[in-house]
Amino acid sequence: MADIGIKQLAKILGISTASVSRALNNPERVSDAMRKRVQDAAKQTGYRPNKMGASLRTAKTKNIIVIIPDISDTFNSGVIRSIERTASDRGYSVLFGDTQGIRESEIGYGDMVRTRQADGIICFSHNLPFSDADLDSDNFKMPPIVNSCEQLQSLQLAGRSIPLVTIDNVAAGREIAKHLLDLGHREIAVITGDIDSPSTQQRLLGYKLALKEAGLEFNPALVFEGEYTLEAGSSTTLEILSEPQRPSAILCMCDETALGCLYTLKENNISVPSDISVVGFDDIKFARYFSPALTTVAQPVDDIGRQCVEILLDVIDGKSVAQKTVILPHKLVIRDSTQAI
Amino acid sequence: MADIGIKQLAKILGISTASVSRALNNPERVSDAMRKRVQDAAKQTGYRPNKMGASLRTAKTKNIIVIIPDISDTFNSGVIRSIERTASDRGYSVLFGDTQGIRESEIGYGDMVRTRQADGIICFSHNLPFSDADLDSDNFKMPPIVNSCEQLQSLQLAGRSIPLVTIDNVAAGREIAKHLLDLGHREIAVITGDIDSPSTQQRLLGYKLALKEAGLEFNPALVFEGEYTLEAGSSTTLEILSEPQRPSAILCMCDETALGCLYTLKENNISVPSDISVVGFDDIKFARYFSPALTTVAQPVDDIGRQCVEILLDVIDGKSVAQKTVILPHKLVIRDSTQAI
DNA sequence: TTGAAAGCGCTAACAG
DNA sequence: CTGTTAGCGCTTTCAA
Repeated sequence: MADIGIKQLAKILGISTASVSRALNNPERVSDAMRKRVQDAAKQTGYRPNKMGASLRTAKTKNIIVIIPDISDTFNSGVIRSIERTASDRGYSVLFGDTQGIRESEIGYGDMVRTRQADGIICFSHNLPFSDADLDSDNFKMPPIVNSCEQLQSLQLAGRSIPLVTIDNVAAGREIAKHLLDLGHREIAVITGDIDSPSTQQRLLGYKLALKEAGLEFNPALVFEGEYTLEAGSSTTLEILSEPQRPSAILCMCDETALGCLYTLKENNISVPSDISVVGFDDIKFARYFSPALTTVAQPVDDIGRQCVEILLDVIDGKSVAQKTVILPHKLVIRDSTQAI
Repeated sequence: MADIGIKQLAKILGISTASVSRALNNPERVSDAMRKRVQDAAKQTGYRPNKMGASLRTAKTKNIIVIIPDISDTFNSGVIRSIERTASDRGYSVLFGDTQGIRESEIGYGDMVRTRQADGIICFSHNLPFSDADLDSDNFKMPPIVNSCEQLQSLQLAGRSIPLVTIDNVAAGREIAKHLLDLGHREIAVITGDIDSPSTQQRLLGYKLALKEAGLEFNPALVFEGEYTLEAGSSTTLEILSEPQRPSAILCMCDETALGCLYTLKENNISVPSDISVVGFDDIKFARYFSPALTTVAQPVDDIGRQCVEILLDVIDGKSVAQKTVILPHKLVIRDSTQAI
């Protein structure tokens, strides 16, 4: 006997398909006897409602899509995990799209709401996952979407407001720079992520703010553009070491970068923290296991993921979202990669 | 103007919905003029076919689900990424389910093929994602499924054969143990993963084989059950250190474990590799950046992911899969965490 | 080559 | 409380 549908089940029980549907989805709207009879039969026959049928009818998929540049990034995968867990608790499945930063790929995934494969989008990119043509079009309607960690580029925002869940990157950047400053460091090199990304810009702004508060001049020559990867951390550090003047501290805007940096420093027999202090950003799970254990800014990965989902589901449900931007608390985590000069 | 459906588009063009559908999906079956007219109009109006409607009709979703115990595991997320990329190239989307090892959760995700949310499953667990009741039932039909890296427990296999993509864990375990043996190590402690998991059992078997080849006796007291996590690596190493006799080498069955191990060793002022040699398994991206850089067994993450998808799609398409088990080559990567005794 | 019409499996409006 | 009925948007016969 193959898979059974609602019709067959109804026929077996000698009732209408409507009753089967109700007994299963709105049990309070049928008699106790009916409910029990249907539920037992469903279990016994192994009846599984075809979600496509239901989705088509209800125009809801109970899927959300998360668009992410790199799922193998340790920080991202932490957030993803939390997203999946929360969504699953709320009866939603998570589709995910790893875009590798490719614009066409983002757009392809962004389309999945319009093709009714998903009800909403969580986006880790600073680009909206829609083509310019779409965005400019009059009949473009923004699907439910929330941004995780990355603010959208302002030009795309024009007249639109997309919910955002993030930490205060400016404050965090400022805090960790201040930590270094308080330790007496004056020449603090910075390894950024993609220089165009808002998170990088914001953290950099925080760094400048801290400098100013300490009465120091900002020196652009100390800013090195990198990427949020181990490799970039390693190669950019090499660049820094080739400069005539060596900084006493390196501020990395992501832990993977910092770990790559630590590696290269060790390769070059520069010891951390006695010769150079290094800090990261994110507090990925590896940070405390490195040697030296990394001083960094912890982001509330679980909360970020959870809030993204909750806000998205509110938008999907048509509830107006009171707070368009949710700023979650970060925390400076001081370990062994920094010391007073 | 809201989103447009096939009917509206057909009406606008003054043709039937059938022609629209054909022009878009089977362009070779309509006249050139019709094809062009429809495709232009589709682009111009921003028509996006509702996939639910299509899925319902064709009984295909173009989704695959990947069931995974922990997406934030660095090795897993690498494979996932490759799965996603391959699937996407082939026109499939990836739904994913992070089960945290919870049986009910596995089963829930396993159900998604029967509820027509996905066409097939890639599974990272050694359990089939179906309830015992289902498995025992006569009218249970195994959906398209392939296992990644983990062989199924034999009792579940009874009479079923599920494709598997993996490395040869026995050979890999044997090789890395031999590496240690060749270096003169005789007391080699092992930190395993979940002792019930086939990959652990196989790697352990490899270890025993290598011992035997070296004419050594297997000592069960040297085997410590851990988990595939940093924390377990750290805490289990503490256990090992509390034993009266200290081994000269520790073989960890996963890199995260090994990294946790390295950490605890350093905490206890035991230097690697001069006091103790340590090896891992997987060659996650962090392995070479640790200090000391980790000697390990590299798994072909990209190939594993790609093959899983390709085989799964073959099964979905009803092609008989010639090779039920695909063994991919691993590679011993010798770095700085091991040295001759 | 095209159109008309049926129907995938389900839910919801309406009656009874 | 339950049944009848009408689609959701698409693809695919079948006929023209």
